[in-house]
Amino acid sequence: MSDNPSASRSMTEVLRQTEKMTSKQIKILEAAIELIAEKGYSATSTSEIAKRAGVAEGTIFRHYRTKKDLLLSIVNPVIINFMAPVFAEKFVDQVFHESHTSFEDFLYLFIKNRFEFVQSNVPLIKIVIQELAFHPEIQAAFKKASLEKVFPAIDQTLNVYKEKNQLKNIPNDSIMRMIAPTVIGFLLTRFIIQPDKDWDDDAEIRRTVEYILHGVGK
Amino acid sequence: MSDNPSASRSMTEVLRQTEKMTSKQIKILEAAIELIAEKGYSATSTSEIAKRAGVAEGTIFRHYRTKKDLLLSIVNPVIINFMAPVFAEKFVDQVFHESHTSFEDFLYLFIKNRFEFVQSNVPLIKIVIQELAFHPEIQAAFKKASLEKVFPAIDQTLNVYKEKNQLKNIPNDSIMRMIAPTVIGFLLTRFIIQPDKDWDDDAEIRRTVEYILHGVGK
Amino acid sequence: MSDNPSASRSMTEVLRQTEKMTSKQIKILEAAIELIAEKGYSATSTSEIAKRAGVAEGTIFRHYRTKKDLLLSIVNPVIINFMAPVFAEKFVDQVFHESHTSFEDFLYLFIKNRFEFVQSNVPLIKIVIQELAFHPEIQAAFKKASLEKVFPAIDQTLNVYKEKNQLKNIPNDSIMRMIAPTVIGFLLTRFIIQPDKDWDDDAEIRRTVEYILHGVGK
Amino acid sequence: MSDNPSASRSMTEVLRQTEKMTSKQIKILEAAIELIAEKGYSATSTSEIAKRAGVAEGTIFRHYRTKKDLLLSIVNPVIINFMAPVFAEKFVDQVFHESHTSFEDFLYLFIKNRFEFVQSNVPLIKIVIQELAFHPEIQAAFKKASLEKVFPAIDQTLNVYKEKNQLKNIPNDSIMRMIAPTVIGFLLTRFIIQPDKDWDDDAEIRRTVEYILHGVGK
DNA sequence: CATGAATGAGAATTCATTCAT
DNA sequence: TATGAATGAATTCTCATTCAT
Repeated sequence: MSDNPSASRSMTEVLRQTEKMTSKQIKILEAAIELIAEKGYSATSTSEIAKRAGVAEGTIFRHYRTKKDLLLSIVNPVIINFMAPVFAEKFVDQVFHESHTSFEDFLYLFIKNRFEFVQSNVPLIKIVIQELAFHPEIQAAFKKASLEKVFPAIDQTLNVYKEKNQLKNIPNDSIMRMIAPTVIGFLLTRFIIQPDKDWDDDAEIRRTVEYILHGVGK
Repeated sequence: MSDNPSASRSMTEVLRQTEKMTSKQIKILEAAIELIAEKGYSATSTSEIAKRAGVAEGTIFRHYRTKKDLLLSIVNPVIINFMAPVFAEKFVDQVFHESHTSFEDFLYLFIKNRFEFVQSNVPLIKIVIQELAFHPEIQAAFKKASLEKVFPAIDQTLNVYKEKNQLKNIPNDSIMRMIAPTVIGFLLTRFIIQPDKDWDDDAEIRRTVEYILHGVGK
Repeated sequence: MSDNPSASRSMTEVLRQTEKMTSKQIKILEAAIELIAEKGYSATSTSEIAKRAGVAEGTIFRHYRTKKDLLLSIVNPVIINFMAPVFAEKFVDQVFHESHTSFEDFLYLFIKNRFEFVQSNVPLIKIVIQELAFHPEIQAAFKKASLEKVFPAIDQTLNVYKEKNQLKNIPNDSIMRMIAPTVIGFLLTRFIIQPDKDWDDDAEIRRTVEYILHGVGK
Repeated sequence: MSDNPSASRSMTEVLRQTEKMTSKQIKILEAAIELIAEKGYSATSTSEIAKRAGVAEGTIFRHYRTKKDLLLSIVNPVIINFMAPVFAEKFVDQVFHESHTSFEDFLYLFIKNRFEFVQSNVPLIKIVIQELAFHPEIQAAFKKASLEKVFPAIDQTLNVYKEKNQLKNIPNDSIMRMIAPTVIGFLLTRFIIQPDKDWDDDAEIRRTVEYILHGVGK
């Protein structure tokens, strides 16, 4: 849909942090992602990962000190990429400098952008959601990214549109608490709960924007 | 808040299906719920449950053939109670026979009712959410309850208010796809993500209703 | 040789601390002692111990939380029994109340007593000696037993014989530093270094006493 | 204390057998000695050794076919140097040709000489002592050195002093069995058991000689 | 000569489950 | 009904060793 690089980054791209990654290491990551997304971290054994990756079990532990290290090396980049770069660079430029953009346009672009990110990273997103509940490290990373990157950027954005008189005068955090579940709920339904349904994605995004702006009441 | 019995049922009440339950069995259930809610099913060992329940390991398997049986005996009643009885009895009567009730009132009552159920069953809800992803049995139970109980009832309800001209003319399943994340998102934020925040619950519910009806746009 | 109960206590008796010990637990201890004495703690695997004991590997960990726990449960009683009860009860009575006993007699009785203890506990002694170097816990137990039980008792004893003018006027700790290696060296040579030699034990003890008292010089 | 070259040889000197040793190889040896002395051979891993030596794991196996080879390449020279050269060259000359030397003088020189060797090689000595119990190869090397080098030399020496009427008429092997633990016990106490104590080394050696000659009795 | 990724056997430990009491 | 000792399969992780570079 969009060619925004931060959104369409492939899964391996999202995870590759160091330049040096042997082919085995990549296979380990891929196998781990598949299995953990499917069965959960606790229910996935390192021997299973090794088997699917086609490596010896010991090889996993040469690259990741512990099984948890492996999980975090998957989860942390996803959090950073899901939350941080949304508003980076061009995207923010668009919103702030193209003054003619309406909140409706902004919402549409925003959701579309995150839509594409989720679309290319379904298993990673699944893992983050599922393990968030159990690992304080992940919660902390999530919190940090939220507080430092997402909230300030959104806050600023909402203020812009409040000044333009395009938003009700509700506290920003209340607005976010309303919009967030709507957007996240849409993405979850689209990609995780009912991925096989025959969706008209663009229409669905527009409908979501409309709902956020005007609700379902007459 | 309300005295609707289906909402304020206590956790043990939700789970007690047969009349006969020894005190040990109750302790096992309580320990299992605490631990599984906290660490997840896979990461919780039967020996841990036994220790916290103050019973011998063998005792667990006297009451539940397998560890998974124990999980299902926790999860199934929750699903049935969360989804089914919402619209049962008096509640439905109210909606359908007290013709003066507006959709706004209905939404308010509905959310308040589910609010109270979640409030008295946080750990159970946590478990269902977390394990839903991994156990086909749970997914099936959830789907069944949704299709047989929830969707038809809501469908009927929405039609009533469409006829009363209180709702936009959007397909019912689209409406549900919008409302559901909003309500669920609100309850999750309230009880699981930020349970310790100082909430003004009634105001929050009203704000949610307002959002569902009219969005955040001006 | 002597019927002093503290000396002739059997190995299992030395280790049995709680009343309840299943036959499997005893077999585990026996197997562990044999193997650790032979190959050392680090080089002995729990699977080996289980195999020799004829139990499942898991059974070991039902009785001892960790492999190290197993080691300590072997080593600690040996230290306590080797060091503490030497001078207990009757033995001390003999030395202090039978005023006619010479230092020579005392030494003879003392060495004979420890001789018998070592004789009935060769593998246990081996283990303690070998592992002492690597485990701070064992070193601490050893130090504690030495400082609290052995040194004071010996100190008192030496003073008695100094008063009787049977000992040179050398500081007690110097005397101990001389005698200890002689006695320990004798026992080690006899039971561990050259156990298969055809020893005349009584003669050897007497020769040791003679050496301690008068050396090899003319 | 003395400048006898066999005694004061440095650790690396003791080990260097071939002329060619790369700096990496020396670092490997040093690391291995430190770690094995501290934790024992079994409990020390080659990866640990590699890390401390600052080399790759593979490098160890380029120089030593197996981990055991590495151990033996440490232990064997120590045995040879501890036992053999004592009586070599000048030292033996002194004893045998300087006829005026008393047994007391001989003992003093002997202990002082071994004292210095141990002093410069504490970790090596530790390793030999600890591993002697578990490795037949080491036991064999030890036995061989004892039987071929030490015993004959000492035997000869004792005979000399027996002829000089400076020794009691006890069988030589009994004499050795008495003296050995005394000397070894002294060195162990001095360097391994209580290395941090504030020792008056010369006084201690003289006291040991006196004890060997005349015991502690009056 | 040196590296370090890769291995697979084996280490300690945990686990769900069984069963005699 | 309840116990808890026993199991053996599985789990995470370590290790000595190999080998292509």
